[in-house]
Amino acid sequence: MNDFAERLISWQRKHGRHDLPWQGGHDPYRIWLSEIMLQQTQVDTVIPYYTRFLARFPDVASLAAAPVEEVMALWSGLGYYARARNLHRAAQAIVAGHGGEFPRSAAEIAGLPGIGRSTAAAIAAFAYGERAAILDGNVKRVLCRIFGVEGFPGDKAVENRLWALAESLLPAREVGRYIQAQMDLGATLCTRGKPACERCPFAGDCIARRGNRVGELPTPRPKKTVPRRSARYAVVLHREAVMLERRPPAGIWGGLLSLPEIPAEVPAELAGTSAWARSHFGFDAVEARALGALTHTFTHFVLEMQPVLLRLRTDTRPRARDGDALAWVPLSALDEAALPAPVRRILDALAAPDLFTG
DNA sequence: AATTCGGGGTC
DNA sequence: GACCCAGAATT
Repeated sequence: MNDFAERLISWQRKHGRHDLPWQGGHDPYRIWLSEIMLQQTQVDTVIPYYTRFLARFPDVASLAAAPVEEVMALWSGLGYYARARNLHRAAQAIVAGHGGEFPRSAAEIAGLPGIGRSTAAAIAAFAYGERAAILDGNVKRVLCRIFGVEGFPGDKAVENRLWALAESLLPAREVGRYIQAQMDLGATLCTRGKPACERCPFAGDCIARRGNRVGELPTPRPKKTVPRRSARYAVVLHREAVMLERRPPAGIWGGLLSLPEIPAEVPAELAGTSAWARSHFGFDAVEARALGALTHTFTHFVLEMQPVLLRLRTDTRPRARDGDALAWVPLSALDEAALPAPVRRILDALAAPDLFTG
């Protein structure tokens, strides 16, 4: 097919998406922010986060000048928190190293933290019209079906083939509209399940469709059993404030506030008692009981979270320990706190205790 | 080359 | 419940 790009572009003019919040301009900052938020995250999920973030940080300078805690708080609930940390680092690198000017080529853009080959190409194409190929989930699916590429696209060899194919299909001009067209086709017609082939401009060419194998391409990820883990978390309350712990920068929920985890060595019959509260936190508890457990599914494991409520005597003087890692946060300030989604769910339920059966 | 990073949409 | 989404960094 030698007119793939041309036909895709004309399809996009008529049937593509033109009114997403990050479309219509060439500000590399806004495009960058959207591309980062959209990594492994669907458009409808991103939109409210994007709007809020852009209102607070309208440009690179404001983002670079902000404390990372505030950036994390605005990212709370969106997941993949290394994205927020890298975004902040990159903003500071742009201000310090590039004189506040966003880098001008995909190669330079790819040198910033959190930006890989595909995201760099998307930014350069949208902002500067650079002729660079992208390879996201949409493009992989579209190419695998139309050109009949076999094998799991996450495999290195398959991915290399797809990159080569994507490069070979690039048009000489209107690259921005072309990559938008690829994503639009994948997101609106050539979807994972129930693709609308009858409306697809390539239905007659598509190898998957001609072979009646649309449901088999792209080749699905090999199955893998996900491990289960279980952990108890202390919900320590004192005078309308909860004790939270700042997690280390790397790893699960990096840089976010979480409930202190009760070490596995603490016996179950002790963990939720006033005696344990006194020995571990140094406070007496007037109320100590297990709350209802909840299950949280990550990409690579399932976590069963068992919250344990400890309400401290109001006349004690609780003192957060472990340096700055532990802090008392008023319940009224939780909306603006950088919490992972399941921790937010647990704390939200405190306002509606009947949700807990434990 | 394989694993590790969330959370939610969709079937 | 299974699978995937505008992927990148790490090992």
